[in-house]
Amino acid sequence: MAQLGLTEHELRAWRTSFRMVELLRNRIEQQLQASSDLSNADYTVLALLSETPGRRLRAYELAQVAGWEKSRMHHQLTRMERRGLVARERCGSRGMDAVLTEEGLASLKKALPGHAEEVRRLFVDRLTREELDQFASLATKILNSLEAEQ
Amino acid sequence: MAQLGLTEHELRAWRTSFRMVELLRNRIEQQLQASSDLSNADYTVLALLSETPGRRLRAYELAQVAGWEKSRMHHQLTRMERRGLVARERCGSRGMDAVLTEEGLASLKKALPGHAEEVRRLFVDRLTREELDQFASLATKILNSLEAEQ
DNA sequence: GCCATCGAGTTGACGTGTCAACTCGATGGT
DNA sequence: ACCATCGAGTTGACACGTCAACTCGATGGC
Repeated sequence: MAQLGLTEHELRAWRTSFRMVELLRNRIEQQLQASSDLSNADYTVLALLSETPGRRLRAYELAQVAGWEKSRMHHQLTRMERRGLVARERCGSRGMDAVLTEEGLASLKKALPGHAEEVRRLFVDRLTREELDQFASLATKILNSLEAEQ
Repeated sequence: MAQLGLTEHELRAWRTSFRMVELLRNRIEQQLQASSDLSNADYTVLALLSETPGRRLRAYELAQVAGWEKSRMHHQLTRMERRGLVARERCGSRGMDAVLTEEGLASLKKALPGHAEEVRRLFVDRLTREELDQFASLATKILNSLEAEQ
């Protein structure tokens, strides 16, 4: 039976991990924003759409693969549609496809190298190959158990 | 479409880590919100203030220890002040202290056990003791190098 | 056929966070 | 003494994200 409360040690582990990721996330986003006028959320949607055949996905599928709520995806697509990065197209009687536009694809292609470089610089290259594998494997372990739980 | 600067392996490591933390963060926040009507940001401010002697801190010091921008802290304190969780008091000719109110302290005390339990349940207990130490040590390594950078 | 329910999508209100521009007293070089 | 600059704090515009409530066609039990 797990004890309630956290030890000093565990609390520090949690706070450090949390803070590290917040900081990393902010740095990555600032680089994206400054170099390409894209948010992390924009980039995620563009990248996911670019990886599907036909560069289109049903809105709810897009939300699923991104791990977002449907209304978050809806608002995001609305903002991106206003900027011409994606288009929406009816699909069947009640469906909606999100489609990557030429402009969206161009934005992604422009952003990708600098983004990848920043991820490498701030994350990948700060760890050895073994450490990166360890880190990813622990993250996967937690992610799987979180997603399994519902 | 993937890697100019990252291998498939590295990209997966990054995406998994990123997604894990986003999910974890959301779960923790939902529990806090539902049980105590506090956001993660609220909780952070309350916890930091409660740990200082006098339960007060200059606004810019609070921003520093939280790792936030000053205007984020300002907006946050404004919202919390409206709800009676903190108070602001002038301090010297140009300074401003954030002070934990009785109500803020009561909120924190009410939220703490459930929050700690959730952190334990979703994070600490999903890893062995050795894994948790590994994870925290890698997070610390990255955090230090990020904070050192500027 | 009828009705209840479901799931995808939409909407609006609101809290959260960033950025740039501003105020204003303190500080320091000349 | 003067003026430039600094740092803490403030503000407003706007993007981001959540929640709850809503629409509406599809589906299934009776």
